[in-house]
Amino acid sequence: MHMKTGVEQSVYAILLLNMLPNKAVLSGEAISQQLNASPTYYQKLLRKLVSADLIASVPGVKGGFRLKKRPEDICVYDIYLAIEGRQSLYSPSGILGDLLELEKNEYGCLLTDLMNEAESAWKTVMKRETIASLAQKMEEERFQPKAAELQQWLNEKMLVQERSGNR
Amino acid sequence: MHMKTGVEQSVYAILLLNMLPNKAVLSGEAISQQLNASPTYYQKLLRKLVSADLIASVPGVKGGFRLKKRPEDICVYDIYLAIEGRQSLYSPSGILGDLLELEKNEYGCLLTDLMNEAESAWKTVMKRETIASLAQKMEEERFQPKAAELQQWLNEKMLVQERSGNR
DNA sequence: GCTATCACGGATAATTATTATCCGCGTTAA
DNA sequence: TTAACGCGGATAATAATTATCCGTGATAGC
Repeated sequence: MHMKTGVEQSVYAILLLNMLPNKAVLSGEAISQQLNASPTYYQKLLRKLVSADLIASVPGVKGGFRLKKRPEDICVYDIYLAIEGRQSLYSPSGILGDLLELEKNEYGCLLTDLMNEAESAWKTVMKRETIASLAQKMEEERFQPKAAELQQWLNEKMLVQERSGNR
Repeated sequence: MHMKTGVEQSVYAILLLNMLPNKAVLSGEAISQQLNASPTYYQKLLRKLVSADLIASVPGVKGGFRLKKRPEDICVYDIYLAIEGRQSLYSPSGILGDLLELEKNEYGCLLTDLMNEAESAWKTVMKRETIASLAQKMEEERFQPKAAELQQWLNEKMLVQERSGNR
């Protein structure tokens, strides 16, 4: 039982997008390259984030991705949900039914309530942290030197929308 | 991301063992048969429960398994731990390190604290329910008729230790 | 308009985690 | 001594996850 690594990868992708100036986008390939991950699979992740309305995509030559919400309106749970989906961590397998030969529609599991509560406790914590609060953590001293480099790289790789100057 | 079904199976196995009288054991095969699951895999689960000191095993001809602790001293989390192990639901994959080119031993993930808290919230809920409280739920009215049958079956299948009468 | 670059989405392959089986061993009741 | 049990390692089958490929549609620059 392990959370998909796609959740973490998505969080960092969104953190990257959060560093973009307005009207700028970053291509999926640039993102995956910077995050050192499989480009094609990353595209899949990014599309899930698009479906979840967390980021927006722009097709075409200078296309790419950008945030669709304010960083303080995207929490870790939103990203978790976008990637992992709504399927719950536990679903009863009907053993109790076998054990007691219950009918199908009878209450079939002693654990369901407990596990649902547990899962909701887990999710509640994930709702606490947002992209904004994570970005703030990234601005701590020790990250500063490299963060400047990163910003530099972004400025080179980002694609600006509309008919305005580029690079 | 889904909890192993082995956790649920183990809970019900332990509930079965909890219905045994003192000094009686139930063979792994009887358990798996009653719970309608793969016998060989069930043996593996049972051994994990033995390692975790939740149940005891008796080798030899009239051997089998029995509880090792009182039902009120076994919580769902204990069983979860026995089956799922200590590996946490989330472990950072070092992406932030790539992103900021951090050294190996620097604090490498913005999510670790949050996810650890989330996991511990999830585990906390699982600590609330015990085998005793689950057994109590099973004694509710609607389960009664079948529970009696089950007890009957247990009386037939259980193996009694020491040189005393059997069956 | 034409072309190169991007996202899209379906099909499919590779990899990893989980579930399940097999077999030879040690133990013990009869 | 034998048959019924748990033990533990090796290994196979299955399912979930991660990764790739390829044809399509959109758009900026020419």
